[in-house]
Amino acid sequence: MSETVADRGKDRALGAKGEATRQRLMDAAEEIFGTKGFYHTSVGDITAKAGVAQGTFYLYFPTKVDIFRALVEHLSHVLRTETEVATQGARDRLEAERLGIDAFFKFVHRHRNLYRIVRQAEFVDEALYKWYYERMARGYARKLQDAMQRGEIRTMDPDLLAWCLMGISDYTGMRYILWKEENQADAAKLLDFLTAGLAPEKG
Amino acid sequence: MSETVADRGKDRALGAKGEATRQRLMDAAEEIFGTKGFYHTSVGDITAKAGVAQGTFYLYFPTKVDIFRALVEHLSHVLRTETEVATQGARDRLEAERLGIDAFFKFVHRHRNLYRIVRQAEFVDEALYKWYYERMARGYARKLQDAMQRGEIRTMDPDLLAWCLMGISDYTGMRYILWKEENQADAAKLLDFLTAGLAPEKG
Amino acid sequence: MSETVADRGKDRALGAKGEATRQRLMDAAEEIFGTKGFYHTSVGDITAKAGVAQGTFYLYFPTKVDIFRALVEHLSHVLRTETEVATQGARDRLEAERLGIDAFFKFVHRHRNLYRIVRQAEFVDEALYKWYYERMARGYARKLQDAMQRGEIRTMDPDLLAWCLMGISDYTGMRYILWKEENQADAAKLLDFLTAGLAPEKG
Amino acid sequence: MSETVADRGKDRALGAKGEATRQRLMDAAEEIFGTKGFYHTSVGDITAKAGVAQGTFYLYFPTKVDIFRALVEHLSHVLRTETEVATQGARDRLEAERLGIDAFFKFVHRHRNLYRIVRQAEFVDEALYKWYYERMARGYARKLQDAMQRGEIRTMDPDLLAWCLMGISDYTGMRYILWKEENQADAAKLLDFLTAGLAPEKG
DNA sequence: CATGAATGAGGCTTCATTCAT
DNA sequence: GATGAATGAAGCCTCATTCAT
Repeated sequence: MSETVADRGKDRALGAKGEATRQRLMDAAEEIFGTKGFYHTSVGDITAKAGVAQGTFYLYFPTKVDIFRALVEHLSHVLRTETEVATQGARDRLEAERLGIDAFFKFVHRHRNLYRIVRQAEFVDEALYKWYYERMARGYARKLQDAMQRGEIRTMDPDLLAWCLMGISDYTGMRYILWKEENQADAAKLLDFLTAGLAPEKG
Repeated sequence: MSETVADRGKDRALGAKGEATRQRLMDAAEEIFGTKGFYHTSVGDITAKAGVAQGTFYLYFPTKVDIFRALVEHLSHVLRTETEVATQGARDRLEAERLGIDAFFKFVHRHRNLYRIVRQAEFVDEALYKWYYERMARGYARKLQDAMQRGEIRTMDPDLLAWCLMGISDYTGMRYILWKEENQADAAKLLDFLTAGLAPEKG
Repeated sequence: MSETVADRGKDRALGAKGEATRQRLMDAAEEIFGTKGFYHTSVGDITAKAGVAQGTFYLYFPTKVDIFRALVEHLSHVLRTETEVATQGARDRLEAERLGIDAFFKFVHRHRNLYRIVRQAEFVDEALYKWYYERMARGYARKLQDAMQRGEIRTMDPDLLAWCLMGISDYTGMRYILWKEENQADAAKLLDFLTAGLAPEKG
Repeated sequence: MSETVADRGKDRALGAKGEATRQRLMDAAEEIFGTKGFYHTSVGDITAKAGVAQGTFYLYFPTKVDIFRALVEHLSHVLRTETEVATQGARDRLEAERLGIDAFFKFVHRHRNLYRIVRQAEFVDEALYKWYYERMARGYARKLQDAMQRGEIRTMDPDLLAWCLMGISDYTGMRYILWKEENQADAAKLLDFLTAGLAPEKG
């Protein structure tokens, strides 16, 4: 009785070889989910691209949805980390926003597949989808609130502001990076708007 | 050995009875696609809810994707019309924005299912998805540009601005209407941000 | 109670209009069965080509197989009649054969669809298929037997001979008329073989 | 949104078990196609008779048509091989004909299902159908031509002759073996006709 | 004599998952 | 750790046929 059904595909400790295989599956899934979409991707597609047998998949993930979740969690982690790093040295919030947006655009450009994955989560695992956005919004709002207290930006509802900024990044990222294949949207122009709003210049 | 299909569910002229059946199918699909998502909805689900036999579906739509398309096109039409009407009497662009956002929130509140449908299009019919957003952005940008020329709002890239505003509406609509079930997000607060931007109040 | 189910699609007497509709259905079926094959043809295809509503079909034929049968019977009649006429003036059997083969080729050329229809009968209605060939063979054999008695051709098993000649016509018709689109296979060369057989010329 | 198919039932290398399953499917298909015909046979019929689940079918053949093709190709191979072997020792073409016809009749008797399969190809896969007959005719004609050059049979169009002889075999095979269930049509009588033709004995 | 909307059974195919080796 | 053959449920779609008008 080498192994019971119960612990299959769970987070057992993996040896080096196992870890490598798991990574190959993740990479394959990232590419195919990002390209064709979750529902047009079969487990067989993933294993084929990863170069392993179908059965192998279930040694690492209990179901197809689980690898998707792992990917979203990974994305969440990577994106927050990269943003963190990019905005580290910012003098104030406005500069942090510019750096953050820049970093986001670069991320989308480099990881277009990963980026496209969350967008599908709404109809794959809605709880995960909300988790992703709310976690991101929470961290974002906190930073904005701090900046407000430091007087770096106008005082307003930090939560609402976080969602607005996320919406802006997402839509412009989609439009200018994903679709236009411009590797760099003009973050400066964006910042103008963010800074000054719609109101016409006085005088 | 070409197809066999005599005249499948395309735009035949429909009698009153046919039109009613088609509408029942559309209504059913709207609800179920919006609730469970396109890929978790079977044609059988739709016809069951519509109260017709499965085969009847194909009298009105050639494939499952086609009813989805029809729904998106319908949504596009309704939403643009409602916004148009809502902003008709606006004195200037800023007021139009407030009225438009308000109308959008109301729309999402009343038609949450319809609203959730476009969001799936990215992985059902990407061309349609782009069509939807680009058409909307184009119209929006045109209005913004006019307003810039009239001096009602700051001069900037109207296209970029349109996408920003769409992102804001979409994300706040999702967050405050769809998820929070608040039937009215605070459009006024949103407008503050839009009007004045992030920059701290002078003085 | 205008009409019971029982007599639907039966050989009721038809008025002129009805007769015309029935003929249109037959013509349409002949073309489509001949082109795409019985199993790739839907009743809807037939009615569409005939320009009538689907339901109308069942006013004239009880099932889809029935119109196929009607077509085969029609073909049987026409072909035997044409052969009859063509061979009328033949001086002897050899001449009759030549004229008959000629007529057959012309028939195939003119009615390629009709010709292709019997060939499908084997797997649509096997009894009909056998009926068709056996009826044809019987008539043919009788004529051959008479000719043997008159000393016009060698004496042998007339039945076997009939099947051989039918096989020859069918295969050469298929090869030279149906596929090569030659409107006239060389019946003369065929006759040489039929007359003298394989045996090398003496001397 | 391209296909999802990872590696469907194509010519993978098969282990012994796989090979056995594939063969069981072929055998089952041969019998049922031969009996009920391609269009009255469902994939479920085949798998049921083979004793495997429906899904298993698609591990070995991409579509229902493909197993049909495989069968025809198999038939083509077997029949040509058997004929080859049977006519090996023939002294001249006339003897080869007799031996060949004999072998053909035996083949039909033993493999009636296989034999009935090609006949359906005309309306399942017409290209395959032509391929089958033209390949056979080509090989046949070459042999006949050689025999003519050696003076063993009369000189005439070898292609035309090949088709005549194929027609004769097919029709008599159908009539005497398939329908009459005679396990041996009288190949000798047939040969008489082939040898001497229709012309009455001189003198 | 004709229409066309409706039916529902049935077929092909896909695919997540299991399991013996 | 890995394989790949097998499963069977489920989904999309077609089509012969019926029936109310």
